[in-house]
Amino acid sequence: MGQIVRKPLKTYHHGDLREALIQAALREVELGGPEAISIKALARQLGVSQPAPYRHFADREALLEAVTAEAFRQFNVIMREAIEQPGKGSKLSRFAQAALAFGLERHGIYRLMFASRTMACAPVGSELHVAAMETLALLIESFEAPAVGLLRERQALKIWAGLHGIVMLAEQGLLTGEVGQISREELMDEIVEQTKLALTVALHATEEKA
Amino acid sequence: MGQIVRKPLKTYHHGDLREALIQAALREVELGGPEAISIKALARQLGVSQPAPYRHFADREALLEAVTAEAFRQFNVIMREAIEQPGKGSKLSRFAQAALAFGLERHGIYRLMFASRTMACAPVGSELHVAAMETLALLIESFEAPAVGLLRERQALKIWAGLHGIVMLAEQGLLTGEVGQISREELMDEIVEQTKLALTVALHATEEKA
DNA sequence: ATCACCAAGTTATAGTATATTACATTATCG
DNA sequence: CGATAATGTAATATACTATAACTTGGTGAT
Repeated sequence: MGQIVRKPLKTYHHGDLREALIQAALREVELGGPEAISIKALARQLGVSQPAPYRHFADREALLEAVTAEAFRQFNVIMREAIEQPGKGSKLSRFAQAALAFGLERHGIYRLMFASRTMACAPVGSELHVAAMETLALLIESFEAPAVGLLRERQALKIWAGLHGIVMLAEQGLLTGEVGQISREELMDEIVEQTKLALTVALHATEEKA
Repeated sequence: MGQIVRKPLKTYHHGDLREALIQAALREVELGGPEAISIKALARQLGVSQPAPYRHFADREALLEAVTAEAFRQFNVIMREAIEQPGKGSKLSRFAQAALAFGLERHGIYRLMFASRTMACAPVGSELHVAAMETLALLIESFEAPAVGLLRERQALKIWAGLHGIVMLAEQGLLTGEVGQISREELMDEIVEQTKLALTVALHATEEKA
């Protein structure tokens, strides 16, 4: 039976080269990080001429931006699931652990989102920066303690920093202690717990003033 | 009066091209990070032919390794000074603040040391990895509390991660909260303080068992 | 229906970077 | 003083980004 193989959205010659480029680039980034994507190599991989991608992206950087946006979309979905699906530990702990796992397992993508020139160049109001701030908003949201805005945000930033530090240092081979191995997951949870503690202490201090 | 302009260590044609390359590269890295250094550009800058640097370094990566080693030498001196010279706050706090300042002000160099392919590829026993572990040893050393080995190391790694996270996120423009600005220096100190607290709590728990 | 138009793709080419090979130069030592 | 090895150069191969000029094929107005 001639199965109907339909190339989805066959708009033109290739059939949505733009989307194909993004997907292929995502695969490359997953393996080798942001610097692994090469317009030339992607074109070869997809069977088009080298300049073809430039019909869809002004330059390499523009492609990276699109890929980063897609990565954030996927990442934020995963983070939201981690918060909402009940599981081990607090919401905050689940968020932290899920992000840690993502950062270690899919480090190429993680770096694209949180440690790339692309993101560093994204201005404050841009799509990319907003996407990153949504992630931070999820983290803040997952604090269950009844904390006020700025105080809660402060704690969130500490966890945000600790998380990012663990992921990046681990991948650099710099999270190895001298005395003995310490699990990165445990380290992450300790940071979460001690920050929660700091929050309650700070709340008490505020109460006593009142 | 014909002043004696002596090019120091004029060993050959150029006069220590190797050292000149490292110094020039350090300047470039300071401005644009690891990816800013180009063998070709350096050669042009120093007035030698493009292949000349290859007499001293097998490839670009080898040059980067040498530059990174030099950077660590300088950095570790600064960190030791921060610990030993009495000043504001505890040794630990002074270490953290000094490292934070370095990471923000000389971010290109910082990235070379703590967030580059070069370091990621450095095997555990290598000169570079050892240099990085010396930095960590300084951090551990600056804990003044009477803490046992593994427990102290755990806390050190948390501060290490928090510090690295702050530096990297700040430079990515991702340490901006929604509600209001929070000083990175304050955030760092909070992490130091809450970790110290966690350490004393953990020590008490150990005592009670005994 | 057809034709003008435009989106998407191609070939050719310029420019820049890493790196190698073969050759030239110069310091140093026996 | 001459052999030799260290150091530098010229020429070249390869890979990548990017642009210009040209071609192809789908779409919509008449």
